[in-house]
Amino acid sequence: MNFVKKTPSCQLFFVKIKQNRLISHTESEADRMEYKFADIEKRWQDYWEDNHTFKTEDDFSKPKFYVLDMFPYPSGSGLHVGHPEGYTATDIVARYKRMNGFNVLHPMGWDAFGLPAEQYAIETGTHPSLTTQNNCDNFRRQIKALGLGYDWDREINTTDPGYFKWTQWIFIRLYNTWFDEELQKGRPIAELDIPAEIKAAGEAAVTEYIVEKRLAYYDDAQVWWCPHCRIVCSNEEVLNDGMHEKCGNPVERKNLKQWMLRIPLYAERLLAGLEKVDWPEGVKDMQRNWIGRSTGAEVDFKVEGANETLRVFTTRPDTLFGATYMVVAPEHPLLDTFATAGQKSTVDAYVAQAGLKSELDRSDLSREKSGVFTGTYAINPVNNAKVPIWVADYVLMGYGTGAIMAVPCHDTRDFEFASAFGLSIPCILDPDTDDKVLREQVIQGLACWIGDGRYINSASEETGLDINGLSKEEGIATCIKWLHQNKLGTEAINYKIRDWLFSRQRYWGEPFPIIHWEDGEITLLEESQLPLQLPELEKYEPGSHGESPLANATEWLHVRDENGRKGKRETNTMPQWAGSCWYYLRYIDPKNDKEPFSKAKENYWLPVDLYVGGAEHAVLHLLYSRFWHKVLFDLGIVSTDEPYTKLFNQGMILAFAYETEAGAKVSSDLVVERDGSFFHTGTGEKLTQIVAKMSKSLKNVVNPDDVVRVFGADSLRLYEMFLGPLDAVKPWVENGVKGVYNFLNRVHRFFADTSHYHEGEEDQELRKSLHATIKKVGGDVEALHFNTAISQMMIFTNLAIKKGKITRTSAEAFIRVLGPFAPHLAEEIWSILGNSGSIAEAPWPPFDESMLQEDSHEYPVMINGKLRFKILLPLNMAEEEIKEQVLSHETAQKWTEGADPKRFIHVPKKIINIVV
RNA sequence: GCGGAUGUGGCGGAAUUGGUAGACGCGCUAGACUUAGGAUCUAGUUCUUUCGAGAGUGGGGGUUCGAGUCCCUUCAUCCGCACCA
Repeated sequence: MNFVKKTPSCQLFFVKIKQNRLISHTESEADRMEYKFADIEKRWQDYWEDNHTFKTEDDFSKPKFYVLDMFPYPSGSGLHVGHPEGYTATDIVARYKRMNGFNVLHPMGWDAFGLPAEQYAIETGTHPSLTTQNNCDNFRRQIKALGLGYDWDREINTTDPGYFKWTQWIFIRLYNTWFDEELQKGRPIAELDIPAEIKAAGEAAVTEYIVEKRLAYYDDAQVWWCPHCRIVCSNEEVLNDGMHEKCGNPVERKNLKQWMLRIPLYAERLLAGLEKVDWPEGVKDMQRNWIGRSTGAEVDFKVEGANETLRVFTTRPDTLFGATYMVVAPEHPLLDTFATAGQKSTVDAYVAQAGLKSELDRSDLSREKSGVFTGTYAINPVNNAKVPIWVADYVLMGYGTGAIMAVPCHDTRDFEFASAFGLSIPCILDPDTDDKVLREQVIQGLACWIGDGRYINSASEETGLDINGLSKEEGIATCIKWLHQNKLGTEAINYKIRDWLFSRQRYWGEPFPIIHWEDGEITLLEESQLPLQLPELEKYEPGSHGESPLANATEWLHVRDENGRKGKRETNTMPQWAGSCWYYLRYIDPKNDKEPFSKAKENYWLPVDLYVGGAEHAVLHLLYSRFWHKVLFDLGIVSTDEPYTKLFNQGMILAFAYETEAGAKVSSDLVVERDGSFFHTGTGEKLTQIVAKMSKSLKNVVNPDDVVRVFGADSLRLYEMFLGPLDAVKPWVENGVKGVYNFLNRVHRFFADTSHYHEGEEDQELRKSLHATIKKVGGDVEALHFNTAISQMMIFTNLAIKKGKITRTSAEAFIRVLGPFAPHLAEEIWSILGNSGSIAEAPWPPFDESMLQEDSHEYPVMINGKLRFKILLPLNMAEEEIKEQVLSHETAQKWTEGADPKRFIHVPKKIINIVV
């Protein structure tokens, strides 16, 4: 553990290890009563393994509960304490649900394709599968050491050919599916109607038509390329500052043939589905934001002296009267025709310069807007005004039509641009604001107003359109209608979401079941030919120009069909998202080699009832996974429209770190504590304690193995849950583990010692507390409020110890409540109490509401809103009598000075308030 | 700039529909048992205090008999998105 020197727990660490070593050969009475967590945990983990306690049967007669963790990438460095946070939470829920009669599916597996194993192969020549296997073994060992009740018979691994066979199988289905926009549904490509004029144009045209409809297609794409990793990155893997998310080096643009998936076609479905699921609002918003739906209109502008029209997308067709110029993106296909002879060199220079700029520069908001006039004018359809066409890089080719109408007075970007280039800024909307100065400025064209108001200067006799006096909403509707009637434009919806770049130039990923033939034809492998496995390689290095290492696997690469036609296999592999898109489906039938999963099992187990994982997957994994699921749903392969009913994000666990006054971070092994202050061991400089992400460089990573060694798995589990609300970001405070460790010690000392049991009636107060505990813990588990559940169990234990005696019945009930949280200790005590079998299979104890009923209540009495005294009153006492009793109380007399109160408020079972 | 959260003792955090603020735990203080305590047990622990009480949930205002909770306003921190027309 990388604790700061001289903290108590470091010393405790040492003592505990010594103690555990000594235990085995001194079996005195005192030792027998010790909480020997290492022995206990080993014993029960072996028991669970030997007895397959957590094996899930497909017993369709029981109600099901599918609780899923986001499966990890098995990295070389093993688990950190962040992993068990979510895993413990789902384990508690799984055990709780099982005790309540549910057939629970709670599986674990490995998202094992990915760069680190491949990077390691490049450096050492070790095959990635070997590295992967070792890492999985280590992860599995660590997870088992935490007592997590997974059904290991269902373990899956995305790199297993028995798994990725079906990933390839799904890809084939994506390829062979088109999206029927009318029905808003994916359909088999065989059901695609080919229009007569396409058929008439010949086979090539038909093929092209089909290719354009497939959900998966192969095309030239301008992609992000990371020269450091020599890999293509998706938009999502590029950070805002233009750096590669994985390695932190700058990415660049490159043109490559790539596989793409048409996820934007599912935008409406993906949006609609969010309404039905129980997910954190923030995640839903992030997905909505990512999809980026906006409604408006597409408007065609005639171009002076040309046949082409310039089409723009706008969300504000109502502001057409204020459009004083047009802007096209530097990549716009019509730009060449717009550039007049006089402006050509200027335009070319600008486009060249824009092309050189990195995306980072282009998207820097603080940057001054740039652009040049093309020399050509367009005609504003609402008033036939001549408006100049400019080119500027603040307009992006990738959104809308790559061209805009600029309304400087009512759009901040256009306002900035017009201000910079001295273009006119006519106001067409009288702002709805109380700020007189601002309103005047807007009307003068000196300020920009994007809110609501009433139109002015928005009429033309020539075209017959008049929206003066209307509000924004009315204006938009009127203009769209007018555009439609005059065939100048139409209502339109635009999305930010783009086609998903679905290939990587890497070795360690799923190979595409694709052959590119010498004549240009692309074919897919037959299902019987799956899985297409990866070839063995000597070298795993990617080419420096974007080709995958698979391009060197000559024997694997080259194929010939029965007619002697030559072909090459696809050398790209699928991205890491592929395997994680559907793994929740494989768990339900992981060993099926006939189909990805049996329909009957899918029908029973899906959807996932509870899905727990980090917020970092809020958009990508969850959106991609929903997309695939919807395609599978449309094809009748799965029976639900959404895969995950309830989603929960656990908060990140942070750790203390240290920084100098200048803000420089100091590695924890260079920090010493003296009298509550922190100092640099080298320079002696005083340091500030901060909370930061755990990282190798700060040396503040807490390894669960170390915590388990010192305090045991039950303590680790309990502490992870006791730390705070599951969804909160919270710092790991090493001393805190001691609190729950003490609690487990107390539980062990009291409940494992049968001399504390008695045969008679249970103590009233203790029985009431027990039933309150059963109720509270059950409710808290359902609500994922584990921290308060644990504190309730502490309250009960403290009371039981105070009472000194307990009945066996009460103890057995309590131990079953504790079971999901601290399963090893619970099993141990359960067996000491003479029960055979696992406590995991015992029923959750019933609680009796009548035990919680009170016949009297200790009322806090407030006088003028301040608590003055408390009084015990029967609940069935008449209002008048209560008033009399309370007012005659000596403290009440003192504060009221005998006078009649103005008001007397009695809230039954709550409070009494006297107003004087 | 937009969207989402969060703000409570020395610390992590509790507080159904507005109803005893600080549960539970850490830490700390005192005591007991002990060769010892870093084990265990007991008591205490929001702050101020003239020991009557007063103040108190980021700040300011409001509604209410009563506000951590509702409303308005403001500040701070975190996360996500960001020239998306």
